[in-house]
Amino acid sequence: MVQSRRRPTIADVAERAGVSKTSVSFAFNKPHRLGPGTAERIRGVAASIGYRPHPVARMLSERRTGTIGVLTPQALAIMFENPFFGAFSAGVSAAAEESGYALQLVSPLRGSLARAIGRATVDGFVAIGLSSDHPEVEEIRRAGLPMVVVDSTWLPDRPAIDVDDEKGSREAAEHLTALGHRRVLVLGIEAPPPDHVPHPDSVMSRRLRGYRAGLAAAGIELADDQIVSGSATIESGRACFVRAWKAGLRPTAVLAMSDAIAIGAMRAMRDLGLEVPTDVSVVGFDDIEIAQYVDPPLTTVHQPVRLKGEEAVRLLLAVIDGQEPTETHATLATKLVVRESTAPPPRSAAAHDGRG
Amino acid sequence: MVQSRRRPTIADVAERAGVSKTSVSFAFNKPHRLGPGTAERIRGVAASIGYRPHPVARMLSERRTGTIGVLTPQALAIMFENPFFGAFSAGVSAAAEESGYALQLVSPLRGSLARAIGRATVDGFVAIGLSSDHPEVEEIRRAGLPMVVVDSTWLPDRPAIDVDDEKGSREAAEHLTALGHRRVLVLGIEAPPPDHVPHPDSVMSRRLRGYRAGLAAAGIELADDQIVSGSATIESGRACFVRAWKAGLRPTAVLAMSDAIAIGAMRAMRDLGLEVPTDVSVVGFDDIEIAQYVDPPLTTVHQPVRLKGEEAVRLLLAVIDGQEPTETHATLATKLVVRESTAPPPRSAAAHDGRG
DNA sequence: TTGTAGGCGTTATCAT
DNA sequence: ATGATAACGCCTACAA
Repeated sequence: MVQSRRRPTIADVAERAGVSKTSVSFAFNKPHRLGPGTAERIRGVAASIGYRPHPVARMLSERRTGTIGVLTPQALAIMFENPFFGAFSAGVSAAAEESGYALQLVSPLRGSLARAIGRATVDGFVAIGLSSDHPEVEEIRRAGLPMVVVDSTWLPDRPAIDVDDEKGSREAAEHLTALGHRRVLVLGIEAPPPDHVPHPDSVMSRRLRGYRAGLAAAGIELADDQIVSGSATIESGRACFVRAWKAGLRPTAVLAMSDAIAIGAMRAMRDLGLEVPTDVSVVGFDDIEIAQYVDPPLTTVHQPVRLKGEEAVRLLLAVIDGQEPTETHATLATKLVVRESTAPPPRSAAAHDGRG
Repeated sequence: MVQSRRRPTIADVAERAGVSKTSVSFAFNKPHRLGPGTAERIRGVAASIGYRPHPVARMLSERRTGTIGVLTPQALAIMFENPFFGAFSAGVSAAAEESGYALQLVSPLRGSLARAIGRATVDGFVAIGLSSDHPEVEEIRRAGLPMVVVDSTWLPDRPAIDVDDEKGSREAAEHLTALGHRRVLVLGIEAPPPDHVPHPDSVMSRRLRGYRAGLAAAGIELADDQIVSGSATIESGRACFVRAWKAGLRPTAVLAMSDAIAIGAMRAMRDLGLEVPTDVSVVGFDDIEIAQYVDPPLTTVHQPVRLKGEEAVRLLLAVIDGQEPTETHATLATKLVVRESTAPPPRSAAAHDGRG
């Protein structure tokens, strides 16, 4: 009964069962093409020696992997710190599972996203937050795999899913000015390179345009030092607000480009002895599930995060199946949700301008 | 310049470059074994015709995939609803990336976990929350791939990572009894099958034992109807508490087996006009990041979620590399973190027993 | 340093 | 209904 340590192959089964490899393959994949009972008998033999089809060999032969990849420009450990990514992944996986696809998470491998893509055994990618000024875009494009981009700047001909960032953020800013705020701080989501100019179509830029438009309607301009950026995590939000505070900024309201950042900023405020919304108002972005459970419940711009993931996969699968997709660029709706983290500014602040 | 639509292979490059396939392979994998300049020249030719090594063919030939799988007994869409899973995945991916491994998420495929495993191109699995009474355990075992189990009941010889559930939950219960609570409701995490008896070594059972031990020290017994279970999501927690309330239970304190459930329960309480902790105290489990940001900040049992993921991967990689792991079963520490969701019971409740 | 040839395990094609 | 054989695309002894 001692099994040789070599994994049994289809040939082993064929030999033991006294049939050809073809028949064994049929027994697993097209049982109807075999005589009555034959398939069962073969599967019995297969089970008895512990044979299971080798998935890699199958992929090579079938020329499809049956899995889709989620492409992230940052390390997954960072991505997962933002609950947004969990919700997005939930949507992606729901749609993938529904169509019988498996899921692979693809993040930079030893510093290179292109290398990671090269090793990924997927039929296509859903890329999240990919910027066209990413140093490896060219290589990524050359990979030639079907790809749908989400929240990304990209060539106009690539299928894309976005939300109406500009409208949402404009509503957020207008909400604040309507309450009477004039000293506003923006907490953005752009990664390091310090004097890097954001691509005009990046999520950061789009939301910034919305904020500016909303503010401008009330005659308020946003100076460069009123924008502080970091990654989209609670901890980064906390650090960014502290940094702004130490730089002397004394805003009566904060526009955060993600709920995680907003939550971190609120934490920093508490640590600094500020009350939300009495002393400072805060508006987030995303409306992740927990936004309504934090203290105080967060006013934020709702976007259909999970749906974004689902739609991206549907679009991708259409491309993979070679269908000419009818819609190649979907923009989903956003909507301001007012909760309890916003209120009129403190009276003492009414007369000031944009700085501390 | 029109490219044939067939993907270029190593043979195409060899032909164009006037060398053998071996040399092309070397140019990519072992450049040092080629003459000076040769590798570069070959890579140039490869780039010019858009050649990239085929990852599936490479896997088949190398007999390794360079990816590890995260095995989940439930659909990913459900798993991702609990922030716990995001944090765990962050740990897994951090450790995987560090070792140059890619990540695949493996959940039931068309209802079957075994089928999903069969199609997964991974070198091994980290399984989370797998129960030995899962209908497909036998098939899963037969897959013969290296596997480390986390928060699972499993054969004693499998490498495993756990936390000290019993100690943590006992502390939670003792905290409540010390505050004077005697009417306690437990919100558990066991999936549907209604009169299913939890495996005695499941996370559910372990935590229940801890709760019972802590309660017993104060002379309190837990009746079956004081335990209500659902999945580990906010929504399920809300529903569970409402169900208990409608059944007539009037606990002064709730022991929830996950923070997500606790948060949902607190929501239900608010909707029912109850204040936390004045009317009802709540203790969670996990100490996910947002536990400290909800309203009120959640008293909960801390467990090193992210570390769990990291350790599981380290153990798995050791197994994959064929090392005899020194520690085959690690139990990480838990610790009660008291915040503001717990307080003494309302005075009016002091004299009652365990029911409403 | 470079080339030849065989193997990795499966599915597809085309007979019989 | 079943079988022989050729892909699938790469890696790697081993030979030169």
